[in-house]
Amino acid sequence: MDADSVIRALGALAQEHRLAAFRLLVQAGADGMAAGAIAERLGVPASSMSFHLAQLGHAGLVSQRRESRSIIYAADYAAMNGLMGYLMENCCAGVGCVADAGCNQPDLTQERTAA
Amino acid sequence: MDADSVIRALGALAQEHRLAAFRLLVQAGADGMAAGAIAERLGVPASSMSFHLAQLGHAGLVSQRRESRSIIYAADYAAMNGLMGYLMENCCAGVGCVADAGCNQPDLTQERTAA
DNA sequence: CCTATAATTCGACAATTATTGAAATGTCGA
DNA sequence: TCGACATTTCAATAATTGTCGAATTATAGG
Repeated sequence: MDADSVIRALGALAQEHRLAAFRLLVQAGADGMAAGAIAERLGVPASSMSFHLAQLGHAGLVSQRRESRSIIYAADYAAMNGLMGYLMENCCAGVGCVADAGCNQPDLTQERTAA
Repeated sequence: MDADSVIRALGALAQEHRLAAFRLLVQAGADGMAAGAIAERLGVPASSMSFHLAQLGHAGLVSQRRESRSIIYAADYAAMNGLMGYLMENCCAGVGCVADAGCNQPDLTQERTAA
């Protein structure tokens, strides 16, 4: 992921309604959520929400598909993954940073049960 | 880390010069870098850089200390850590997400060398 | 074809953010 | 105290972003 895409993604998430919408979509999983449902849930006018969803889309963080009359948005985990990867690599000094937060299913830490 | 701080942090990083400056500071480590040095390295006018560094500071991503005539900026790893933690928790569906990116010393991928 | 529903696009405006030279502030050495 | 240096603050302006009602596009059912 190049710096430019990263900036677009960060900018997309750096807004109250968009961050909230993205969190909602992450929770919703692959099924996603209809634009209207998101707008209603967040208490934001449909046209405003549409604007924000377009931003998230432009940043590649969400995908959209039509389903009958509704347009369903879904979080793009790969993109989020890419963003996290970039931040890990470039903004955490290689110093594990959230090494904890990310890797806490260490069923393999037996490597050196030492002592 | 609350959503509001997260938005400030994301917004702070969502800008070409600021992302570049932050990366530079992460590399620089605890020693940090003088404002002027950052500006020169990035080819940005001092007053502009000062503005951006203030933004990073306001977002809590960098700390500053005076050292003689210079003002030294340094990345605040704890803050970055907090940001990453939030994103992991709220924007990655608990789905490992960057489990890979973060923990790539997988000498254990022999799991299915298959075929 | 007509109506209702679901979203987006348009347009006009408000608000925030970015850019810089010039002036002000703080620090040092002579 | 004076002058040079390192940065920030100011101020004016440009550019981008956010808001939301009204008009428009797309789909479904009768």
